[in-house]
Amino acid sequence: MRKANARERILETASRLFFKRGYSEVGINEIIEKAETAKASFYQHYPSKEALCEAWLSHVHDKSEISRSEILDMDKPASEKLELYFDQLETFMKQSEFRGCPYSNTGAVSDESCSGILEQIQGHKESIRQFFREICFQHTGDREKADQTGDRLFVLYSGATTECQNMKDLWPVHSARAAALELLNH
Amino acid sequence: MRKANARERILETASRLFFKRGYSEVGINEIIEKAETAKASFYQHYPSKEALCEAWLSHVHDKSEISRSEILDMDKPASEKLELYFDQLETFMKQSEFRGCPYSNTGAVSDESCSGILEQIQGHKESIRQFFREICFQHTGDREKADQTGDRLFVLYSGATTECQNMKDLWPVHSARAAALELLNH
Amino acid sequence: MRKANARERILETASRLFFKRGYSEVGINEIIEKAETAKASFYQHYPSKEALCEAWLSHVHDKSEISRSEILDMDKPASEKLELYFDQLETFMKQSEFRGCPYSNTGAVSDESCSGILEQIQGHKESIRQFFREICFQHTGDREKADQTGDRLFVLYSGATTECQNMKDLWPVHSARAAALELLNH
Amino acid sequence: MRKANARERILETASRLFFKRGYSEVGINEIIEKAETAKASFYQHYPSKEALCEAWLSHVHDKSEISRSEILDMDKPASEKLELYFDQLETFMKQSEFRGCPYSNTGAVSDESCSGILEQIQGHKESIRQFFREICFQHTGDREKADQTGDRLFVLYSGATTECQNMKDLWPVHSARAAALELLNH
DNA sequence: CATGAATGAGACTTCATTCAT
DNA sequence: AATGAATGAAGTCTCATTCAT
Repeated sequence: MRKANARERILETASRLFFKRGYSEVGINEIIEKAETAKASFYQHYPSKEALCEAWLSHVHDKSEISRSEILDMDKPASEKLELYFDQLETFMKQSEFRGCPYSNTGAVSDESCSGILEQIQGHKESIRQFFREICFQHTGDREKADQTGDRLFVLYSGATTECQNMKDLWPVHSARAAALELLNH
Repeated sequence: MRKANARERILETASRLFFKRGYSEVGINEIIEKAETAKASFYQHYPSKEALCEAWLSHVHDKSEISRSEILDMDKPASEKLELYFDQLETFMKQSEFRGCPYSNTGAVSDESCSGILEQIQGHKESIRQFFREICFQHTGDREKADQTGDRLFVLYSGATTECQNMKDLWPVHSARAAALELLNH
Repeated sequence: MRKANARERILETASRLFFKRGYSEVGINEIIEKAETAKASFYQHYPSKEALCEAWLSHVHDKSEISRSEILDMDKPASEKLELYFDQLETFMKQSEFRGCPYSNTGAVSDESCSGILEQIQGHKESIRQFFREICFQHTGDREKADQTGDRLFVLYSGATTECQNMKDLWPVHSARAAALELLNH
Repeated sequence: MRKANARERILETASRLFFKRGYSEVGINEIIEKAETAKASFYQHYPSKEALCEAWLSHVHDKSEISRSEILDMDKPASEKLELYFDQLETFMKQSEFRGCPYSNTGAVSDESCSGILEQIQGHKESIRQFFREICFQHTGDREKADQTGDRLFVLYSGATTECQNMKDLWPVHSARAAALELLNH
């Protein structure tokens, strides 16, 4: 039942709750209660709620990074990789607990004082941007053109994520997917 | 004491603060203090903080709606209207207090229980979606194609807004602008 | 629809609400809203919530006093009058909105500073006490004995009212009725 | 700062204040101030004001239960036990801070939503009812008759408590005592 | 007579964090 | 490493009343 160590239990619990309800809407009390830990044990492992947030974002990033690497390494045309990515994105959005991009959402409630969080957000976003650039490069072999197009695909990806959540509908990701393919091929 | 119209002072103050720091990060206490009103006066005019949020979003929407109408009514090519819209968006983002789309940001901290807020968000987004569709229709005269392309432009617009905030940079809006023009012309 | 004058609308509304939910649990705002009056109109007619409470208690008292007078004037044995009174009490308690004696309940949330309210309570209670004494006098013709027994019946009556509310059951009034008859006949 | 055990200080303070002025008339702020604790410390121990109320009523009940047990276990005639109980009741009422039955008073400001409080009230009242039944059973040995008479004594007890508070006088408890003895002996 | 905006004081509750053990 | 009590600050909201019109 109770996982061995508290540190992981806390991170897992927080991940679940932050993802489902948003960083600002989940309090420390609920986290430690659901993680079956004591208050002070929490602060033993994480110096602050903000630090826990960073750990969460970092953890999510690492997992998503792997998935993008796998796509890049696949032996198929770039356009199909792009389709695959958007399909995976759609699957991600179909989760009952999806409520938009965890990074953008967290950024929406963080100010400049949360520099660690902001770094996580930018790092994650930049990583996805580079993923799109790489896909485009695999498609054309033209680095400059790939960077340009990759950035556009990244913006489409972001808009799709945001608006599927806002509109409670999947049409934005379908539009983004189609537009992305069009932009990829000029 | 300040002269009458606490209602307006409250809305103005809240608009400023919500825009600058986000709905969830601004408390009633700060609003009434800066608006120089009593707490009970606040609740005389707005039954809850949530209601104030709705009033704010509605107010912002009305102003932005006018601006989009003006663009649509201009006597110039659709492509130029599109450029103008993205230019205005960029100007909007250059405000020192810009911190992303107020609607998406507010949605990021609202759950299903905030139905009034969610309606404002969806209404606003839908209105912008229709704006893009209309621009495209003015460009081609083909309703079906216009709706398809309009949706794509809308997604670009949203992604640009989100990522300019996340990346603290303007390149996403530039990318979106270029991509939008390309999609408009096939 | 709206009754002619505000004064009466306020009293009627307050009576209904105070009876149903208790003096302390009903606020001025709700009263004036349901009475369709303005705040200041309320204070035109009643200098304070406390004054309205007094008016309510006085009003209730006057109506109940009539009912007791009618019983005393009836042409039937005192024991039957006593039964009738307890039957009426039971009927009163069966109202869906019954929640105990309005006077005792109001006394439970009033301190010495509410002298007007306390006077209403004591006046009402004393009046009922005298009613029981009179019933007993009609039964025996012995004033001294009647006063003694009357007081006991009054206590039974009060206990029945309190405990039917507490226990959400009618057995206390049935017990009181039986005990009262027994005490009446020695 | 005061030494530990805020929990007890809070309960003691609240007991004193609730008893003296009534549940609804005493706020959390006053309780924590007089208990020399922080507000959050209060909520660490009691999840709500209502929960504190339940703790108070439960505490009072436990103490009073002991006293009734002691009376039942005494080696003296039931009639003397009854007299003793009413004498103790009178002593209780003579306290300068007496303001009626804490349970009935609390019930007077609680609606159905306060189920925990209502349970405390009914449990306490039922316990006293059983006490009177037991006294009567010790007197007669007839269980059925004892239950009937016990209920009547309970109603007298309740009426005495309520009306001594309302009338600011001790005659109701004297009447109740005399009536109780009479009912006990037929 | 009637109005509705304005008010100070206070209601109950939760926040992230620290401390003594 | 782990605990649970304690905390100051802040959260949203409601009270009965008054004032300017």
